Amino acid sequence: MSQQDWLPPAVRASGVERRLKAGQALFRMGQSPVGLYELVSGSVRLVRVDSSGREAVLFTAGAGDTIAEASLFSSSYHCDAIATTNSVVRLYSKPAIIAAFERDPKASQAFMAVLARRIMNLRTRLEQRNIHSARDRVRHFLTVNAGADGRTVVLPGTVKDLAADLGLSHEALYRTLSEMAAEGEIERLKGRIRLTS
Amino acid sequence: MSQQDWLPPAVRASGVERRLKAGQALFRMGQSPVGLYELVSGSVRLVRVDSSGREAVLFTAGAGDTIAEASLFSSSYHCDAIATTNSVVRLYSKPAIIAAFERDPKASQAFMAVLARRIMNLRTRLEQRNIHSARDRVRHFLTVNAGADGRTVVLPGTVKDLAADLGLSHEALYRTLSEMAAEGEIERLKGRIRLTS
DNA sequence: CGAGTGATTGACTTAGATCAATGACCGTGG
DNA sequence: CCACGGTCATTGATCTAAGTCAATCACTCG
Repeated sequence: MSQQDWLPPAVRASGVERRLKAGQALFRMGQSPVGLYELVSGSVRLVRVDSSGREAVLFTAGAGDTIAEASLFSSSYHCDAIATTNSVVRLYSKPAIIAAFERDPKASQAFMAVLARRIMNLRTRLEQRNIHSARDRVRHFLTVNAGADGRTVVLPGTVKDLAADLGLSHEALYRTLSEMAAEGEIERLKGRIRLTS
Repeated sequence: MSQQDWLPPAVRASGVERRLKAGQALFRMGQSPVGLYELVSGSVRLVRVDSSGREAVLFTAGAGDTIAEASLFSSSYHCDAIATTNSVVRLYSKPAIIAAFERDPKASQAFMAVLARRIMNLRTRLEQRNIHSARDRVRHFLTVNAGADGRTVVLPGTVKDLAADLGLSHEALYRTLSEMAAEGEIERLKGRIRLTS
């Protein structure tokens, strides 16, 4: 997820850093895109707020992720980007990137691959949201996000954040995790969860 | 959604047609991608089946849509593609497309735009799935998919299909539509729904 | 004209949302 | 250094809306 080595050095050099405090918006829905952001450190959420005031978390970017790739081809942002922790982003201007694509087919293809990966991610998320049972949804999350050992999942933020990511109320998630831990299905560690299968 | 005029004529000419009966699979999860499909007529669903046997509809392609763009950059399909009606698809081989990208930056960019649009679509779907109330979910669907007049939505298939698309049981959807019609919020026509706002 | 499927409605169950309360933890400022 | 405000973590009680099971009628396709 974090390979954006596809950026040609020339473009990479042109990046401009910007610092965000927790809770601060990187951009808001409707604004017109200035370029491509890369998250250097921290974490940023893409969020859409529906009519009833409910927040839908579309994506949670971690260090190394790019943000708003799709907006390169759109005339306005279609969601809000909010830093959940103090963060640093790097901005690459739209013209610089487009020019690089004109010049270097490899860069284009690498970027396509990034977009493709994002699509697959979104589909996985969509699949997850189709799971009604809270427990099964958590199981799905754990198996999809298990680390190298296939057993340990590092929680990127708070459990509450995770709940929003999973589309569950935080109470439901706490309960589910407790139950799973009580039944020995998982083990809860500091900032991590381990499947004990 | 249906502009795939981005395909260079040379590639376009190399397309091979294939005919599918309703219910037939175009490809299955795990198989290795042969190229890019364009749906000429009919409709095809991208579906993933989770552990509990539940089906998640990831995307419903209509005439003109491309299928499995993301798989161009992947070594295997990550979902099933099933025709819901008799359909005709056209296959463009992977090497031909990649070659076109090498040659023609415009084609690359057009394809990126297609991917970007798909990403935005998926995000909208994700937003929709975050809406818990069946009625609000239907409202969201109607406003997002309203035609040129902003009031009429053409139903691509059966209501039951729509239910699967929306992630609702068909009973719940029937009921919700009835209620909305009874309260005068919508008007149900043959294969269409009109908002009466 | 029958089989199969879609459309529709009823009755019941249940799991998750919601409201609520409490303890733990963290950083901050006096 | 410690008290305090804020947020996270956790658990209880209740409610409700969507899922599920079930039955019926309407259509369409051979």
